[in-house]
Amino acid sequence: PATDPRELESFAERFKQRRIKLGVTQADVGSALANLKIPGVGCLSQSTICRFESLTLSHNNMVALKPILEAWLEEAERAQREKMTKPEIYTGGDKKRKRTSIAAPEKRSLEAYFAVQPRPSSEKIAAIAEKLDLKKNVVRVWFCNQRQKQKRMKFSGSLGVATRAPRDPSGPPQGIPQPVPHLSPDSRPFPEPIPLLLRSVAVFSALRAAHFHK
DNA sequence: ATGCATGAGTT
DNA sequence: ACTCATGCATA
Repeated sequence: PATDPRELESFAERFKQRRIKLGVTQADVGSALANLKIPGVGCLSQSTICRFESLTLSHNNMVALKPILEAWLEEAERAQREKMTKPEIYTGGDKKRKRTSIAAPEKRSLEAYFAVQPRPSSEKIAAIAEKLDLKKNVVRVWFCNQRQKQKRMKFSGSLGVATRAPRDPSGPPQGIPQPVPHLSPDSRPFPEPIPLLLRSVAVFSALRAAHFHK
């Protein structure tokens, strides 16, 4: 398939421009996909269309979606020439769902932990959750989402091959032995002292700096 | 446009 | 318990 990042990028941009010319919203595209009757393809959400256009999806995801959106675009432009539009709405339930919100201070701490250990063991997740006073599951999901975020085309580590950090051994507490270089206390941009679970301010700072360098 | 979450398929 | 694709809810 066409897996060239640059081609995907240019397509995404063309796609957006042409979509707008057609006067169609991201949500419209999503639901209209169902009318395309492509085997194995139903509709998609506004979120996904938006993410495709902004390249905030994984490379593989982009590659998979491209031909589908490409097909929709051609169909839509033909349909427009013959002025034959067919709106498509589908009914949904009314069960509301609530979205928990993680406050800024807690989020900063999570980011700090993530910089040191992107894949904390279940035990550490529990410890972090307790320290930040968050539900364990919320913390677990936050780490999962953070990892996915790193894999998105646009903001992930510029270098192609994904090197996954080793999983944090969930066994007995094996500290991370590290030489601790000097470090002036206020060289860190944090408003509050980060409650380190892993005991190495040095490692933490170094990794964090690298993380924010991208 | 993006944060937190779910579900299917893996490891 | 994780990854991956995806979406509801919300900023």
